[in-house]
Amino acid sequence: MNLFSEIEALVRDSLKALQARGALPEQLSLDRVGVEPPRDASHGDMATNAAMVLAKPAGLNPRDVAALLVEELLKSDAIETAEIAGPGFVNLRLAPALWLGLLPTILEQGTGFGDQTGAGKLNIEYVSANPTGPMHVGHARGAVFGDALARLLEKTGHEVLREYYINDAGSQVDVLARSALLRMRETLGEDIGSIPEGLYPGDYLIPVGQELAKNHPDLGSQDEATQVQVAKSVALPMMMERIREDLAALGVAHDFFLSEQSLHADGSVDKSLDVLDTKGLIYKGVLEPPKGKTPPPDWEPQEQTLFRSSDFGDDSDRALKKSDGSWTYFAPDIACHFNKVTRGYTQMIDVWGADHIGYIKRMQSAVTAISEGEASLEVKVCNLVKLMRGGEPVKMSKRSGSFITLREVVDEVGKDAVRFMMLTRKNDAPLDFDFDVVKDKSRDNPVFYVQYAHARICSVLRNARQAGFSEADVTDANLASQNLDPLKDPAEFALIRNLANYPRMLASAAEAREPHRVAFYLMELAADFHALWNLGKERLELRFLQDDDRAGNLARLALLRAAATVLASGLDVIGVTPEDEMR
RNA sequence: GGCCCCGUAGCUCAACUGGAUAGAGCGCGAGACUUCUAAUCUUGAGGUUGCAGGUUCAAGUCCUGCCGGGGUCACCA
Repeated sequence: MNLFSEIEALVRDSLKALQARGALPEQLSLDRVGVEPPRDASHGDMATNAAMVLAKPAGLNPRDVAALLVEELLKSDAIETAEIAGPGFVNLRLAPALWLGLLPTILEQGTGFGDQTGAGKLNIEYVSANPTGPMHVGHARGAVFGDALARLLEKTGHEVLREYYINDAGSQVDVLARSALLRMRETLGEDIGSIPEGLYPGDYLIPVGQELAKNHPDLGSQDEATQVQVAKSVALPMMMERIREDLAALGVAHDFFLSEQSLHADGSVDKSLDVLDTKGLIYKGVLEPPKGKTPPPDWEPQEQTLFRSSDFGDDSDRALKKSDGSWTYFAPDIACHFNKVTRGYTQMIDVWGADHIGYIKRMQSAVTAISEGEASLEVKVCNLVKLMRGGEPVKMSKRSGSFITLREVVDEVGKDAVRFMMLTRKNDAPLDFDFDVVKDKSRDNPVFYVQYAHARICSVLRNARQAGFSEADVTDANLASQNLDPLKDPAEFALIRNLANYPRMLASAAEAREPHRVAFYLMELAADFHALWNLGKERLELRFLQDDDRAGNLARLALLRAAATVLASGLDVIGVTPEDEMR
């Protein structure tokens, strides 16, 4: 239970009381009544829009409704003042005891503060990078976003499965196999020259070639299909192993890996398309050329096997088979999502790169069709990451294979910095990742600024022990039982108010599927804390540790521990380690 | 041309899914500063939220149409 929902309940009770005694009409929906922090703290602690929302249906003017509500609310001990303001807001000032009461709650619940329950099962698929090479920084954003979203959804009560779909069946895997075979011949002493166009040039395939040479010495004499088959079976697990290691270095781990190959092998692709076929959603037909001024030069009308995705809001029907009769990528993707549905997931989230935006509608159409509307797919898109160093973009050339890998970035700046920075921008907006900023030790670096706030509080606690407080004095349990009345200053209450916002922030961030809000919240909370610290420079009575003021010190330590707890909790939601000390 | 995203202070971005006088940081102006853990602090200026309509008690937020930027557009992965 958080403070805002408590006060909201109080407002509703007051409104019901007014209805009961006939001051307001019986039939009045309270659905849109809300309580929120005012934008300007001088307006009070909380504000409700009740009067404005209810005025029209009640046939009254907003300020009259507000006057009734104010009178009723003031009957409660929780409300110190209630004032009508602006077009009909009711501004509330809470009894200080209510705010102070939040601190023991946080100290007792620890980093579990803000946890919610009962939000249901949910499947989130993210990364799903092709197993044809190491992950690059672009993948890092999807990985961090997906993982942070998964943590956020767990925090807010979902039972989450983190899924990775392995594209191990397409033609790019053949390219992988051929590239590995070339490396095998190289290992065996053949001069292969430069890597031909169309094959993967990266050095990371050399170990695969060595592995092939070592364990399949006769492979070169086999027919080509066999060679490719064997090379795949060796290369794919090695690539996936590498991907898992890279993800682990970022603190990302999936619960479930679904192989595309397995969907072909066990007939899942055929089966899921049969389901659509029996609903009459598959037909053979010819697509219109894409509308516009420049149709592709090689466009030819062609009969294809199509899915009626335009029945479900897509702009066009979509091909399931290529002109050569093999499956398009869409077909096994349908099977992949059908597989999730049959495993009992009706809430699905996919995290994709921005270049796949045009694919969203058809996939959602397919999910709706194949689940008869029972399941829903949300697709969250991650935009590009631009690496910056010394004010210049870091040059990356895919062709030469000299792209910056995820691992290089993590090794240089650490997983915490990568994770935090990836969440300093909305997921669908482009992001600059600036090495200079991330490595800076100043408030310009948000990672540093937030972690430093936590470390600084830990430091005050260490000082407290030096200053004569015992280990037992400074446990959260003991601090929670202290008299908190010495906390009086507006700056202290500003910090408390922001702590009270944490559960609401989590709920709205989860609902909007926007984990970056957690990062922004943490920056604000850190700013509030640092501001309080800085006030202590000028105003000695605000210093956390003061001589001959044991009661006051304990109360302030309780506040600091509560702040550290929420910082640690929020950092945990985005997968960043709360440091105890900055070195 | 269709669809999607974006347009907010000089710059980089917020704005808790419709709330009050649109907020931070950087930069700029002015001042303070051997500090409980330090990697600064205080304060000032700076805005017709791209434009024009509409819905609403209330619009940066929702709807429509323009303008400008980006992405994407049979079979590709």
